[in-house]
Amino acid sequence: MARATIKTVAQAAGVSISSVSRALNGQTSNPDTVARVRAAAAQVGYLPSAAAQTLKTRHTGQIAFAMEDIGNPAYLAMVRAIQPLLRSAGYRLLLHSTGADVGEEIQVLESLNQHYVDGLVLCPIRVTDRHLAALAQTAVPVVVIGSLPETVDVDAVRADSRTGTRLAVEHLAAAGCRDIALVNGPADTTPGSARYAGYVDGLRSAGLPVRDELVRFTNFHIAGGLEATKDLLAGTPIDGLVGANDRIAIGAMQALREAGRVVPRDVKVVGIDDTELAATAYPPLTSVDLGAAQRGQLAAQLLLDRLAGRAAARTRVAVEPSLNIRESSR
Amino acid sequence: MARATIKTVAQAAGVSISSVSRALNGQTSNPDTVARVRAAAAQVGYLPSAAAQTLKTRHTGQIAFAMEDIGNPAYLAMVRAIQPLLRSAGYRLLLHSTGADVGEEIQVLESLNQHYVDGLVLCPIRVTDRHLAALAQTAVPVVVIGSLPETVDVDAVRADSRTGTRLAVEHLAAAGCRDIALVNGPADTTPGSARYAGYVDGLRSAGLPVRDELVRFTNFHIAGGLEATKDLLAGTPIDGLVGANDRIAIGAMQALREAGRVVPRDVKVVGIDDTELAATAYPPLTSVDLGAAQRGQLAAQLLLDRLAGRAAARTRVAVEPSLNIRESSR
DNA sequence: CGATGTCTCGGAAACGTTTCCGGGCGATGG
DNA sequence: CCATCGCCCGGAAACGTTTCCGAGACATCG
Repeated sequence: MARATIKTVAQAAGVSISSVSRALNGQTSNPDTVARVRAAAAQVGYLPSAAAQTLKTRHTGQIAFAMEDIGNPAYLAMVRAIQPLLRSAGYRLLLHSTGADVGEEIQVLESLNQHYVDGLVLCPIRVTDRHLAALAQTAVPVVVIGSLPETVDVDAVRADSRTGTRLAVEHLAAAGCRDIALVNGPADTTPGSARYAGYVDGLRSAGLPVRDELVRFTNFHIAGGLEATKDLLAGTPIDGLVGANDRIAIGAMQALREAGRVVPRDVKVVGIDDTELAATAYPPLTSVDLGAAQRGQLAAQLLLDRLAGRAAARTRVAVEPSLNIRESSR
Repeated sequence: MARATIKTVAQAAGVSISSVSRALNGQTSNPDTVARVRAAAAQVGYLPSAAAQTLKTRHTGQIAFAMEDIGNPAYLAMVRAIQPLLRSAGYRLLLHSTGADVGEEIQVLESLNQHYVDGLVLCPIRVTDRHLAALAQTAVPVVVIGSLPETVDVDAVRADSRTGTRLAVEHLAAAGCRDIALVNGPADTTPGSARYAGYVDGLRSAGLPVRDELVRFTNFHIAGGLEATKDLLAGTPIDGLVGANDRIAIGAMQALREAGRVVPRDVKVVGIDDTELAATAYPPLTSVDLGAAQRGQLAAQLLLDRLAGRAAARTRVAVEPSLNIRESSR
């Protein structure tokens, strides 16, 4: 049998299609008619066509979340925070994993003009001029999780990962570490450069020198942390290590174990993001909480406000970091 | 400025809207016209409206993937396998995290009749009569990852987790374990019951007795594994343990550590799913690979085939398990 | 040179909704 | 009893595409 449309319902209920639409959408109409229409709709198994509704109302009920990599537990925390908010507001969530590819991110931004979603939460790991250009002319509201130039007219919520990294270094210094290494992500990413700056801040405030031989740049994965740390250990001795990421820190702990160094006795380790990985690692990993869940929640709320027309001027929010101390640095 | 529609382009190019549609969709038309239309479209920044196209072509370009929990790395592997396949076929991926709630899963199935996606990959953890009823009358193709009664006319690809669990038990028995525990998921889930059956199979084939005091049922999370294992250790002594899940196994290893038992010297541990967690755990966890990535890939391919009209009759595929031996059982 | 065919294009219908607008009808007030 | 008002309802337009159909223009063939 063919699909039930509003016409089917109208015939079954013996009313016009306008009445069906009104009855089902809660417009003023005779309670009696409403009941008849409801019954008819249920009987023929009517469900409104998403496409037709969207075309008419210019409202899709979908919101997209674009991130670098679904496998990164930091994004997982965000998704977990965003999902229930959107759902209770009646939106479906669309996930894009862009693989940190600028082209793909731009493509997502441009395709917004096709109106297949009502809004977007974007987590760029680098922000290029092409991003800014694309952001300037999107058809639907966008909220960025990350840093953005002040001049850009887009809502954003960011973590303070510079301060967060400084906290990590200060914590290690306070625990007596003198040779504190940083295994960082790529230098040309926003988080990478912020974390390097925070590392330098931390050494300064602890009165320690900045030594290039203690710093490595790699990617944000476990394997990257493992390799970079091996390389690091082949050079100078260290007694403390900050991973720019929980994943990097876990890779680093593997490398230390393989090199026969005991964490935290020989080397104390701190990660960043405080993901699920940190608590379940061995030894449990001290980590800087950059408020991923909170950022996700704020971003979703900002977007919902804007979609509801409640939002004011451009909003910029920063979330404060906090340190979560576990075995790896005791 | 208002949004550019096909009319805008038609005016700018000095042709009719039908010609614009033909030119852009590669229908036969004068190469000269095509060029003019392309130029005009680029100039006014035209992008077709997803809703209007969907309404007309009854084709959304979206495919949904519904799972229990995005945080479970087993699903992550599936998503990672599915995403590139769909993308290169021109589909966007929509993720649903249902929280193993039957109601939500049914809702997803029913909302398929709103045609907001072209197809669905569903990973149910339990299969109820309501599932079967809803599956029977979906408007779009569905592929299930999991077990389904033979009578249901739906494509499915499943893991053989019964055999997988048997392999785990046999491996432990071969390594000299006599008191092999099972920390299982909920008994009323498909994976839970299959794994219990496989556990019994394994004990039988190793000539060991089945002892109820060695079995616990909990949820599929780390915390569940931790608690259930604590409870287990308070009872009988064990020298081997199978976690129905890598997450459970990792929780179990934590409990063992807290109880002062060394893995693998005192107790050998095996997990199931062979997720990213297994390789990065300490000690690295022996785990049964149930072919999550392969299942995802097969399911996506099956769905794409069906959407392209290439598919034959109902297809049922099973993926073979294999054991990945690491430190935790050496 | 007329008939036939090919190629390209424009008009119009259709997809399934929502919403504006006008009309019918009963109730109310003078 | 007539005019007015408010409540419901039906008709029709509109959202932005795709696609069918028919009409010209031009070349080709008998």
